[in-house]
Amino acid sequence: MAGRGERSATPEAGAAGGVAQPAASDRPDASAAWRAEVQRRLLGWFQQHRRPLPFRSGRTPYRVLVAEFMLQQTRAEAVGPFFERFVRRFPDVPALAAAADDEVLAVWQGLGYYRRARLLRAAAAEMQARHGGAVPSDPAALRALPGVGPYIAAAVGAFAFGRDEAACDANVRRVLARLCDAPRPDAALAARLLPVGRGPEWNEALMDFGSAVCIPRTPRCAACPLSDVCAGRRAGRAALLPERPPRRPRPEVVVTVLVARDAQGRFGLVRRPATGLLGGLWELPAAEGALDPGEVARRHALRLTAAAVPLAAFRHVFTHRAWTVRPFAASAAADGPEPSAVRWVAAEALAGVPLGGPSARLVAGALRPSAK
DNA sequence: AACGCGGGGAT
DNA sequence: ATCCCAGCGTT
Repeated sequence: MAGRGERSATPEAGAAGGVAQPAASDRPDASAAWRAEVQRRLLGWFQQHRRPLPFRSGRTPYRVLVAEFMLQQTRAEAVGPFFERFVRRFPDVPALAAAADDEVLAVWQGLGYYRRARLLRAAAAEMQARHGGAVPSDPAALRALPGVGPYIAAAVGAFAFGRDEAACDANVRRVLARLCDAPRPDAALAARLLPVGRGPEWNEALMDFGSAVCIPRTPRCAACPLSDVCAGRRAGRAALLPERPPRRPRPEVVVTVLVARDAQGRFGLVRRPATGLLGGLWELPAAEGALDPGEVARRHALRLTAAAVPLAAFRHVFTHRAWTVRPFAASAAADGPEPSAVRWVAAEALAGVPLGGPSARLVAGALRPSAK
C-alpha cells in the first residue's frame, strides 16, 4: 500500500486545475478506529446541540414523510410553519388522499417546488389504495411511492421506523466530504460511517452539525470538535469541499402582468400549465415581453373597460431564471367574442386559490388599504 | 449525466 | 450580488 508520504511521488497530480485526491485506501474512513472516534465526538456534540425542530416531535411515519417532502432543497427553518399548517389541515393519509390538488397547493403556496405537493398527494392516494391508508415500512414499497427517492426512503426508514439507514442529504454530503476528504461522497460512504443501532440519531447529528458548524463556504473549523481528525482540514481544503458543479447563467425574462379586476372588484386569474415553472398554480393574466397592456388583455380574451395604469416594476428571482415584472392595474371584462379562460375570484375566496409568487405579491399589494 | 424546479436566509 | 438548502423526476 502506498504510504501517506508517497503522494508527493506524483507531483503533477492536481497541477491542471483538478484537485489532488487521496487514494481510497488513504482516506481515513478506511480505519475502524477513526470511524469510532468520529462517531463518539459527533454524537457527543449532538447531545448538546440538537435542534428542536417541529417535525422532530410527535413523530409518526406520516409526519416524517410530509416533513421529508417539504425538506427537499428547503432549509429546515423555512419548513417549520408550513409543516405545522399542513399536518393540521391534513392530519393523516386518508385526509390527504381525499384532498384536491388545489387544496394541497394552497397550503403549499410560498414553499416552492410545487410539484412536491402533487407528488405527496399522489403518494397518499397510493398509500390509501395499496397500504391500508398507512405509510409502508418496507423499503421497496417506500421507494415505489411517487416523489420518494433514495434520500426520502432512507430518511423515513431511519426517522419513522428506527432503522440503520444512512439518509445522505446535502448536509451529510458536505460533512462527509470534508471529514473524509472525498470530493463527492455517496450513500455507500455514509452507510460505512453509520454506527450500528444509532441510525436515527446519527443522521440527525450529521445534519445539525452540517447546519451549525460544517457550514457551506466558510466552515467554522475553529469551533469544530472534529477539526483534528478532519482529513479535508488536514489537506487545507475543507472550504473547497464538496466539489461544486459550475453554475450556469440565469436567463432574464420580462413579463407584463395585468392586475385585472372586474366591476365587482374580483381578480381575474388564469391557471399555469400543470408542469414546468409554478406548474398548476394560478396567476394574474400575463405575457412574456414588455408588451402593451391591451395586447396582454387580447391574448387572454379580456376587454379593458378603462385605461390600464402602470404600477411599479419589480424583479422576481427564481433559482434558474429571473423575471422583471411590469404590472398594470386594469379594469376588465371577459365579455368579448372569444371565450376567456380567466376565472374571477373575490378577495374573500383567494385563500383557496394557490397563486404563483409574483401574482401573490401583486394581489396582496392591491388589497393593501394604502394604494400607491 | 444533465437539467428543471422556488423561495428565502446567510454571507 | 451570489450561494445554497433534510432531492426528485425527466430526458
